Amino acid sequence: MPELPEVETIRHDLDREVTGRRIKSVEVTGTRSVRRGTKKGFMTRLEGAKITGVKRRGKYLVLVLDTKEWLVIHLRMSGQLLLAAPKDPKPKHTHVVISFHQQGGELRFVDPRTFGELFVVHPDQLAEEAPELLQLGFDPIDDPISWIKFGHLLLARRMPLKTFLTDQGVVAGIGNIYADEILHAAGLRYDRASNSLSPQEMRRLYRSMVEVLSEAIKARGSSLADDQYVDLHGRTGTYQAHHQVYARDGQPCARCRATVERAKWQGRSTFYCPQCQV
DNA sequence: ACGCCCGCCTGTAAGC
DNA sequence: TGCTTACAGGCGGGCG
Repeated sequence: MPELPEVETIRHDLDREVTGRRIKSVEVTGTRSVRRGTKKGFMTRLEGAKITGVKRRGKYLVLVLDTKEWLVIHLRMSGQLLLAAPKDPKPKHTHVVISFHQQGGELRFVDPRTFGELFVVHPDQLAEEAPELLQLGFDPIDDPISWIKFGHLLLARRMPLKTFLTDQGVVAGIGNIYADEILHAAGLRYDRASNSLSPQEMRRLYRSMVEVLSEAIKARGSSLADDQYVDLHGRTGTYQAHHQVYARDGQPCARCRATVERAKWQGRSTFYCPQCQV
């Protein structure tokens, strides 16, 4: 579900709402969401700890604890984090509940498809226990690089542009929606080879990537028809109103009026304008 | 060695 | 109406 702009929106709100709070208790009801290490270890490492900050690495959320450990959360396709009062009815598929001291309410992890995951790790143990966090590429919002350096990555990789953008080991945080939107903004086809771009096209792709992601963060992310993505308070994002191609097949391209097409590519839907993306 | 597809799950919508 | 099928924001493993 969520990509960089949605995860960043949650990170920002979490930082405001839970940083400084101390964890009173942790309840793990589901069987799949906490699957690294034991549930008991997960609970005891969290209980009594204070959250000192909330960071993001690509699509991963990192809640830093005063024990120096990290609570890492990945929402995958259908995970949600919701802040609620203990008396509020728990939504179906609530798998983990983290309660805070002082009228802090509780943080709920809700995930119908159960692909999402939470685990606690000490940052010194990442190589052994969570290598995927070390293998992430650069973060286009948190950790921007020069477009020249970006160009070197494009030349070195020799892969279709959409594969390049969604490879978390190259660029961290982009998924199916934003890859399509970025490529449309840049006027480039999803299947163009990354090493076939002119310097102007490389710069345009870099600028489009940063611009689309920044604007999407300002709009608090994209919520699709199913409203699967909501923020900590259950509110939808508004960037879907700015989508130019994603889920807009059959409609005219805002730039050239050609009809937006949907293709099945590498097992997933890709939306693009066959005329102005080259 | 590398690119592609499946499976992991549940829910929803479309098609028949 | 109701059954079946396809598909959905991600990603790792395993296959060819």
